[in-house]
Amino acid sequence: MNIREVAKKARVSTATVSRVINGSAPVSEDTAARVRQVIQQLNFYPNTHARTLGSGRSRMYGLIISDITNPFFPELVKSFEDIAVEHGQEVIVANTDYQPKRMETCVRRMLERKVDGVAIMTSEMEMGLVEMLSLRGIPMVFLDTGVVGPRCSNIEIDYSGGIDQAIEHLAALGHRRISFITGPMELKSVRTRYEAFRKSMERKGIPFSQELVRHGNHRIDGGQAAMGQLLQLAERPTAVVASNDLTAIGAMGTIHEAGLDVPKDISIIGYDDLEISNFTQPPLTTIRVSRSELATRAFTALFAASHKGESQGIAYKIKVNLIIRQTTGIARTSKKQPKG
Amino acid sequence: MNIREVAKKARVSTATVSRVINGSAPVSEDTAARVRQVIQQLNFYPNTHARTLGSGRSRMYGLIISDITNPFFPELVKSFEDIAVEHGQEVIVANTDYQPKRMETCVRRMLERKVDGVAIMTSEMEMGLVEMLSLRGIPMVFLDTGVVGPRCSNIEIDYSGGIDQAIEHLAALGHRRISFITGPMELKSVRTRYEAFRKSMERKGIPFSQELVRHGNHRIDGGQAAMGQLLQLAERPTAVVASNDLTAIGAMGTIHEAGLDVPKDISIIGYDDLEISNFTQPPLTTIRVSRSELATRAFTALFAASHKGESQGIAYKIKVNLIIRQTTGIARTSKKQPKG
DNA sequence: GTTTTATCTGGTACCGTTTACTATTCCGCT
DNA sequence: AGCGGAATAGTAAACGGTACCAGATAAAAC
Repeated sequence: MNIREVAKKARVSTATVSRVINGSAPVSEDTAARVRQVIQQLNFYPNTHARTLGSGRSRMYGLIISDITNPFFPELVKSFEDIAVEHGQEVIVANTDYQPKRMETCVRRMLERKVDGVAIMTSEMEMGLVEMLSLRGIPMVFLDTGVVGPRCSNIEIDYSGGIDQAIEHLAALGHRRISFITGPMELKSVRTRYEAFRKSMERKGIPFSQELVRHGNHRIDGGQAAMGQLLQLAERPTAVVASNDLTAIGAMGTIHEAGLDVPKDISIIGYDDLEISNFTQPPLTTIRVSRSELATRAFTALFAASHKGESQGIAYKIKVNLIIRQTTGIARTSKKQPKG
Repeated sequence: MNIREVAKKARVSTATVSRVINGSAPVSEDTAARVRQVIQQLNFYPNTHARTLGSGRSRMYGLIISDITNPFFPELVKSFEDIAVEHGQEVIVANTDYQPKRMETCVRRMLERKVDGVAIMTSEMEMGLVEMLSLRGIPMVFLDTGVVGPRCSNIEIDYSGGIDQAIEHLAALGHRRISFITGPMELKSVRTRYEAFRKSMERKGIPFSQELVRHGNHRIDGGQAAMGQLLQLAERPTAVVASNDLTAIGAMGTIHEAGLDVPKDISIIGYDDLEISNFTQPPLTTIRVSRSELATRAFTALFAASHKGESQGIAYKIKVNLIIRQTTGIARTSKKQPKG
C-alpha cells in the first residue's frame, strides 16, 4: 500500500496525491475529494521514513532528559508531547541517566533520526555536542546554560527568585537557623540554587554557616542521609531548604523516624512541586517550577526556528513561586532540645 | 554527508560501505579497516530513514502505555528502553491517556513509523486494532488480554495471587472487616483484582459486603474520596486493600486527616509497589509488580518474533509478591470507635 | 590443469515519498 | 484571433540507504 496505488485508483499522479495530503499546492476540489476518498477507502497513511527522506524534514523533535524515572520529567515530557502533536510534530525522548558522557549517544540518536530540533532539558551538558548540532543547522533549546545564539535558545529558571521567596517566608516565621541540602554539585543548576541560598541568607542578615549545609543527590535516599547528619548537630536547624522535592521528602522521612514533627520541630521547603508533594504527610511547602510552561517555551523556541525561519534564538526566563502548604511553621524557640 | 562520500573517500562501492556498517556480508579486513577509518574521520552515521526505507525494518519497537505521568509507567519505559538499546533497537512510546479511542492514534503512529513490533502495556484495549497490526504481520505483546496467537504474545500478571497474599496477611493479623477500593471498573485488570478480592475473602471465610467496596480512579484523589466515604460507615473497616498504590496513598492521607493512625486504627495495602511507596509515612505495605520483569518479558516476546522468526506467540505469567512494610498491623478490636 | 567453490567487490534496481520542472487547459484581454 | 498568465496536473529526478546479481580473484578439489 503506497502512494502509487492511491494515485492509480484515483486516476491521478503520485504528485497530486502528495499535494492533497500535504496541501502543498493547489488541487481542484473535485480531484482532491476523489483522492481523499480513495485514501479513506484504502486506509492509506504515508510512510514517514520515505517522507523524511524525500523532504529532508522529519516532523520530529528530540527531547533529552536526565531520567524518566525522576518524577520531575514525566510531566515535562507529556506537556511537550501534547503541544508537539498539536502542531503535527512527533517527539522522541532520550535519557542521559545523569551522565554527561551518555549525552553523546543521545545527540547522535537525534542526528541519525534527523530531528527538526532538539530540546536539551538536562543540566548535565557537554558543550562540544552543541557544535555537532549547530553545525548541521539543527535548532536547539537549552535549560540554564545561558547560551543564546543562532538557532539556539535558552530557558532560564529563576532559581534565585524561588530561594528568595523561601528564605523570606522562613524568616517571617522567625527562623534563623536554616539548613540547605544540595543536589549533586556537578550540576550547574544545583550550584545556582546553592549560591542563591547563601546570598539570600546574607541579604536577610541571617548567619550562614557551612555546618548547616549538606550534600544530597536529588534522590530520596540522599535527603534521608543528609537530614540524618543535620540531626546530629549539637544545635540543629529549625528549618531546612532542599534542592528538590525528592530530597525534601527524604529529609521529612528521617525527621519522622527521629520522632520529631514537621513543621513543629523543623520546617521544610522543597523545590519543583512534584505531584506527590501535594500528598505527603503533611503536604510539602515547595517552590513550584511549572513543567508545562517549561515545555511550552521549549517547544515554541524550536517551532519558531524550524517552521518560521526564525534564525535568532530566544532567551526565556521562567518565574517560580513558593507554594505554601503545611511543612513550614513558626520557628521553635531553640531553648529546649528534646534530643540533647 | 552520505554513504557515497564515504565510499568515494575509501575507494570502494557504497555496497561495501553498507556491508562494513552492517556486517551483512564478508569484507576483507583491509578494506573494512579503511572504510571504518573514513567513517570515523568523516564522523559519518547512516540515515535511519533511508535505512528503513531500503531494508523494510526500522529497528524500532513501539511501546504503548496509558500515561507517562502515572508513576507505574516510567520505570517500565526505562527498563524496556534499556534492554532495547542493548539489542540495537530503539523505542518510541505513545500514551493513550486511558482513552481506548486514542489507542487508534497510537497504533497508527506505530504503523506510520513502521515499527518492528509493538508492546501494548495498557489495560484499555480495542480489539479491532489488533487486526490492523496483525494484518501487517507486526509482532505484538499485550498485557492481560489472554490473547495469544501467531506473532501475538501475552503477559499475564497474577493479580489474584497478590490479592490472596494480601488477604492472607490481613487475616493473620486478625482483620475481618476488610475494605476494597477499586480503580476505574472499565479496565479488565481492575475487575480482575476486584473479583480476586471477593473470591479470596470467600475462601478465607471472611464476610464480604458490598458496603465495604468503594470505587476510585487509580489516582490519589480517588483514593482520598473513597476513603472519606469508608470513614463515614457506622462500623468502619479495620483494613483497606487498594487497587493500586496511588489509591492507597490517597486513602492514607484521608485517614491521617481524620486524626486516625495507620496502621493502629486502619491497615492499608496497596498494589504495584511504586518507588515512593517505600517512602510514605509510614512506608506502604503493597503488592509488588516488577516493572523490569514486565519490560523484559515484553521485549523478549517481541524480539523473538521479529528477529528470530518465532512465529508463535508466547504466554508469560508474572508472579507478584506482597512487600510487608509498616501500614499493616494487628486489627484493632472494634469495641471502641473514637468517632462514633 | 581444469573445475568447483568460497571470498570479496562493484553495479544498480529498488524502497515510498517530495519537489522541481513541464505540459495542458482555461481565462480574460487587447 | 492571439496572447499572457493563472490554475491544475503530470513526469521524473532526487533523497540515502539496502540487497540482489554478477564478475573477479583466489583457494580448494579433482
